[in-house]
Parts: sequence; structure tokens; C-alpha cells
Amino acid sequence: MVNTDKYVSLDNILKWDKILNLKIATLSAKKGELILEHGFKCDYFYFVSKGIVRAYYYDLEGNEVTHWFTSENMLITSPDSFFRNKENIVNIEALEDSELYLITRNQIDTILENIKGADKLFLNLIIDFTITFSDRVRSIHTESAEYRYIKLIQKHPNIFNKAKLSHIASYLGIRVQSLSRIRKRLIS
Amino acid sequence: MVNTDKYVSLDNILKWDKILNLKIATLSAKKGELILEHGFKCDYFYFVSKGIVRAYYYDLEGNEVTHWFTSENMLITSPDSFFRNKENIVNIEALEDSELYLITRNQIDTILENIKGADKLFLNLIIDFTITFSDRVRSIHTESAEYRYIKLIQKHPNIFNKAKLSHIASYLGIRVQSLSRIRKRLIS
DNA sequence: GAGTTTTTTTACCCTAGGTTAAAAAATAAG
DNA sequence: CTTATTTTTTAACCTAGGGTAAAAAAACTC
Repeated sequence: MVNTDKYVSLDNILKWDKILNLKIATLSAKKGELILEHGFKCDYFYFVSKGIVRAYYYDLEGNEVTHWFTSENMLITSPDSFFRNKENIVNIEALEDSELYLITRNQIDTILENIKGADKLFLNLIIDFTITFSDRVRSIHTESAEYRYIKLIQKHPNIFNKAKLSHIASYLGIRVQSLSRIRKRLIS
Repeated sequence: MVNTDKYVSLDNILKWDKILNLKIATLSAKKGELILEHGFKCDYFYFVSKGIVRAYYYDLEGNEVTHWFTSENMLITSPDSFFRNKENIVNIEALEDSELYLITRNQIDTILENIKGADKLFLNLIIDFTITFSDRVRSIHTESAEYRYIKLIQKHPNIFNKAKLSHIASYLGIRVQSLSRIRKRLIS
């Protein structure tokens, strides 16, 4: 029962599901389909085993704002709804046909209570979330939209080649038109 | 040895220190003193038992940019240095005379291995970090600097009445002059 | 409490990105 | 293919905040 992995992986999930008989649910989502809708509670930690998904919310004018992207073998949820029981504000949609594992809080508790070392895996998972968002704040505050766009495309071509420009623009905190302007500037 | 608290508190730290003989170090920092300097590793999770501290880094032009503030009974660290062993980029300074407990990774491991329920406390702690930063990104992308300034002052008067305007401005992602302009607009 | 240093405000002009609207290009649907 | 729809680009003008510099106010220092 010793676990030597460093992250919560699909292998782990399948193993835990089998050992503890958790009956973790799965979900197939077609391109464009909503996986989670805002306004309710978020009951799952979603593990994306296939595809790419996008979380977004609306600003005061009703524009979609991309919060983050998640691709294969990564987890996504609405932290303050899933962990703190607040009303969920994000929508999660599939950017291409996707497959997900839906893990509940109870299942996580069961895993934490029965699998030695799982606490460190989940801790590491959440630490990665923290580092990612923390660095995102730093990036927004110290780097230009143009620089951040270039960095994104280079670092995550798989994600950003599938996303619409409007998704990327709002992820960067700018309008599509501005991103288009930036792209034009980059070509010449 | 059952632990019913929800967060990593000073009480917890003192109790763990006693039970496990961790010999957690303490640090007194005078107003203006640096608690952590960038360029090295960050070896501690800092628990602020008294005072207010500020974490900041430098942008490409050499301007200080406030990353976050931490006041009494809260923890602060450089997540990707402390947890991932990267070179630390933040400086942490005392905004007033402060007292801190310095917790090492080994001490945390010892706590996790010996105290039943501590895993959930640390998990909750890191989840709060994630929620805070995640919401900060949302806030930056959907709310004006003026609105975010008003919100800060109302929500954390204790912190933001002690900080210089330049600290608050860079926390908001704007220049002091712009914050000054916003403040003038708010008076009239 | 006069003088020095730091912080905050003000003012002027500048720029990245916003807004609105329309054209062009790419996708999807028949 | 052809048409309809969605996405991306372009353009003209607007605005929040940036850059520079200097004045005013506040906070230390001796």
C-alpha cells in the first residue's frame, strides 16, 4: 500500500478506486459541452483523462473571462465551491471531446484516511495550484500582455492552439481586438 | 492526540512543538527589517504571531511589486522555493515590529507523520492559499483598480492602514501616482 | 523644532489597451 | 460547392493608467 508517486495521477485514481471500491464516476463531454455550470455547488474534483477543458466566469458586463485551461492528466475544480461549499461561479466547458473522472469530497476523505502517503500527494497537488496562481499574479503584475501571450503559446502549444482567441485574450486580461493587434505586431 | 481545529494556529504550533520536541525557531523583526531575502532558498514557513509583513519582488525595471501582505496569526512563505526547492524571488519585510515562528519542511513532515488530522489542517491551509490567489486573478481580470482599492481598505483596514501607498499601489498593479489620482477621485 | 529625508500629491503629455463598428476570413451546415 | 454563422482582423476614436518631474505634505533626526 506504499505509494511512491509524486502526483495524483490517473494510475493512482484507478488504483484507489479499485482498492477502496470508491466507484468513481466518469463523464464524456463533446466539444462545446458544459461540464459544470455556475450558480450551483461544485461537487467534483475533475480529472481530465482526455481532451482539454476551460473554466470561465462572467465579468460585470457579461463577457466570458477564461480563468484557466486544463489538459490531459490534470485536475480542475472550483476550489472555493468544492472545498468551502460556496456557490460556484465558474463554468467548465470542453474545448474538444473530453473524458473526465469525477471525484467527490467523500471519496477524497476515504482516500486520505486509508491510503498512507495520499495526504502528501493531495498536498502536492494543491501546492501546485497555489504556485500556478501565485505565479500568474506575479506575471500579470510584472509582464506585458504581449510577453505573456508569447510565453503561453510557447509553453502550452497543445492548449493554446485549440482555444479560440477570445478565450486566450480574456485569460490574458485583454480584449480579442487587442490580442489581434498584438498578433499583427508580432508578425512584422 | 485528536485535533479538532480547522486551521494551523499558533496554539497548534506550540502544541506540536511541545509534543514532538521540534524546537521551532522564532524571529523578532524590527519595522523595515528584511525577514527573507531573494536570491537564495526559502527554508521556512513563517507564522506571523505579531505584526504585519509584506512579500514583494522586483519587476524588470527594478520597481518593488507587492505580492501579498500577512498579518497576525497567518502564515507566509515563498511556495515554489519552500515546497519545490526553486530559488526564491520574494523579499519579505516587516511593516512594523513583528514576531515570527520559523517552521521547516522537516518539521512539517514530522508533524504530518505523527499528528493524526494534521494532514487536513495543512491541506486546508494550502487550499486557502489557492482560493486567495485564484480569486485575486479573478478580481484583477474583472474589477477596476478603483473598486479593488475600496474593497481592500474596507476588508483589511488593519493591514492597509499600516502599508505605504506604494505598497498598496503595486499590490493593485498600478503606480503610486495612479492610486493617488484614484484617492482624489474618491474624496470628491 | 529646524532641517533632512521620505512619502504623497499634482500636472503634463504619452501609450497600451478599450469601445464600437464593420470587413475579412474561417468554419459549419445544407 | 454555396450559404449561413462564427471567429478574427482592421480601423477610428476614447480612456485608464504610465512616465517624468516637481511641489506639497508627512515623517524622521539631531
